[in-house]
Amino acid sequence: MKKENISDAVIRRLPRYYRQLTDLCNRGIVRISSHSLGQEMNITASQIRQDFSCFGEFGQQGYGYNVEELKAEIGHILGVDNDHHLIMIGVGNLGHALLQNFPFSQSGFTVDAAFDVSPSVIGTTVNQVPVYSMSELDHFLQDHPVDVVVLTIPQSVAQDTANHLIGLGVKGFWNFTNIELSSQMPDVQFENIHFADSLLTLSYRIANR
Amino acid sequence: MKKENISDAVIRRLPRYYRQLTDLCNRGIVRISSHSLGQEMNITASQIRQDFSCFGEFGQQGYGYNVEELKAEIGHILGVDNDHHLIMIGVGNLGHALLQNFPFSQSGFTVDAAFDVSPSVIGTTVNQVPVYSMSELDHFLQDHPVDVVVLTIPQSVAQDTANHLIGLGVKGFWNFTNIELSSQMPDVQFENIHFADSLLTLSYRIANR
DNA sequence: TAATGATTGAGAATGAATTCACAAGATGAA
DNA sequence: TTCATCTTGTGAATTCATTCTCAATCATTA
Repeated sequence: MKKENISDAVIRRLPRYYRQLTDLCNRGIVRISSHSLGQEMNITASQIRQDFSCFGEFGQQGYGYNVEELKAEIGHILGVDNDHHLIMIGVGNLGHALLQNFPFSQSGFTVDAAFDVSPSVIGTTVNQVPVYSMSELDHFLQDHPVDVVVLTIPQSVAQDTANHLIGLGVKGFWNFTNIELSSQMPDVQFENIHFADSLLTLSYRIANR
Repeated sequence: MKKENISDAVIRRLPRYYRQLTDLCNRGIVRISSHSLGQEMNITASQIRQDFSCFGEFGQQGYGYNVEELKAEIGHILGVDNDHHLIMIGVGNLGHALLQNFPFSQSGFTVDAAFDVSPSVIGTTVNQVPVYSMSELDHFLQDHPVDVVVLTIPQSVAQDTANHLIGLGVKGFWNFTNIELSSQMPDVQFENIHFADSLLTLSYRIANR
């Protein structure tokens, strides 16, 4: 039974299912039951079935799930077959690392351009992505609307830059600065990667278990 | 009333409290009530009080919380005043970016060394951290026990490397590869940063809201 | 010093997420 | 074909997380 409002808990598990199914595909496995998928992923079969049932009926009684089919369904839900466009603001060490190593296209994203203030990178290309001056940003966005902006800039300018971009109509942010970005606009989405928060939870756990 | 078992949900909020309190400190704010802290962070006062009550009684009726004191308490719970040691395996783009930009010491960590297989980085130092050959890893760990290993290596070698390190007694992993590391050993902790998972949840949300 | 207002900590109530349990239906072997 | 087995999807039960509520108590002001 398809659900109307999907909880965040479910959504955050979908990429992991997608990853596991990709792996199963590569291993040549054709079908799998919720039980054995659960064993591989260390979660309950029940949770897997509940999660999937939010989006439809993908399995078959007595058989299980067809791996390739299920992978395609979840990929579709996540939008990997969309043609999303993004730009990156800030081409420092981290920006470089992402441009050179992160497989954006596997998630359905095309990187159209990157922007920075430093003359040493402006005019270069990183992994075929051109790096422009920040002063060209507004003009670029007029001609090339994007779905997501990657923020790999210093904390100090993060909220101001985000506000400016929201004014230009940007609705999605992948934020690598260690502050909590926010907006009054309800349809603007932020996804934060807080390295420091992550390391601190590990710090807590190694001390308490 | 101190609690014995703290839920993961609570632990994952602690770094955010710590961040917010650091900010309040910098702004010269001396005291704060759960109500106004909640307004700043966009969560309920009730949740804040429940969270804190897992660890003790840090506030005062009619007054609220002393910002500096509370920051110190939470910092202590998270272990920022510990002297944790870590090493990094894999000094590619991402490893470089972390070594040069991430403030390990602010989280209570000292980076003792980094390791790689590439002759082009072995023997160099990155932000004062020496880079050694992987062949020196076992010997190094005998003399320098570490609390955490940062894995910034290719996916293909991640689980094998982790297994080898667990054999050498490593109990904590900060994993940047896009696979789910695991171990039979119950006291080994993994903290994963899955870039792709994060971007896919954003992809889902921009399509569905 | 006494009166007023503010705020915590914690038990109770509510709401959300996960797990249980099973009818219904499909598979696969004899 | 028939029957024993397997597995899904879903409602119910349970567990976990969050919010509500208020007595107790401290700060502040007159």
